[in-house]
Amino acid sequence: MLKKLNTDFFIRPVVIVAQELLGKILVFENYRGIITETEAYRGLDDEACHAFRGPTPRTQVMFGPPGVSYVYFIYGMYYCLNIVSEPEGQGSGVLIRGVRLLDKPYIHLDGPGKLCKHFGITKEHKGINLTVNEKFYVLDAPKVTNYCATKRIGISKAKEKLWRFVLEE
DNA sequence: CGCAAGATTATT
DNA sequence: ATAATCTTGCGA
Repeated sequence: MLKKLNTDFFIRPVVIVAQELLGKILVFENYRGIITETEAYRGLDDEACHAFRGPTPRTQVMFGPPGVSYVYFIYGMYYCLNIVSEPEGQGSGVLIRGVRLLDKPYIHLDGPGKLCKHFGITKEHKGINLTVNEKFYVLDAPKVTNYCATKRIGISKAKEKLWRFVLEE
């Protein structure tokens, strides 16, 4: 039986966490999806990270304990889901960009906004600790190696970093 | 307090 | 390539 991912998983370097989240199962209420696409955002030295310039009311949860959800609202119409990574105080997180539904594999939610819209994830779900919550968590799964690294999408700074990871299908 | 920019998406 | 749409954070 697969176990829920715990703090030990999320406390590691954010780029590693982003890579290893591929193939894991995101569970939110009655939805389950295989994570197919992620991006790493590192607080300390990554200008594209929301937390780069220190904590603000919006980004404070990124500086909290690993394994907690960081949901933000963007472009006036979409929510995006991240999972805080690295030790507390680092301001790092992994953006979940795509999942394929477990029970409906023909539905691929390819895009962070689409994912949150389909699952019904909003700012209400920001600050939830996925390592202890009963309805919102990530299930472990065998490690995958068939993925590629590319440039991150939609950012204007630190464009060169290859911190977007996509499962090959 | 005003304002520009933004980790997107669907459409042209 | 661009509109839709509104919150956030910075500067004044």
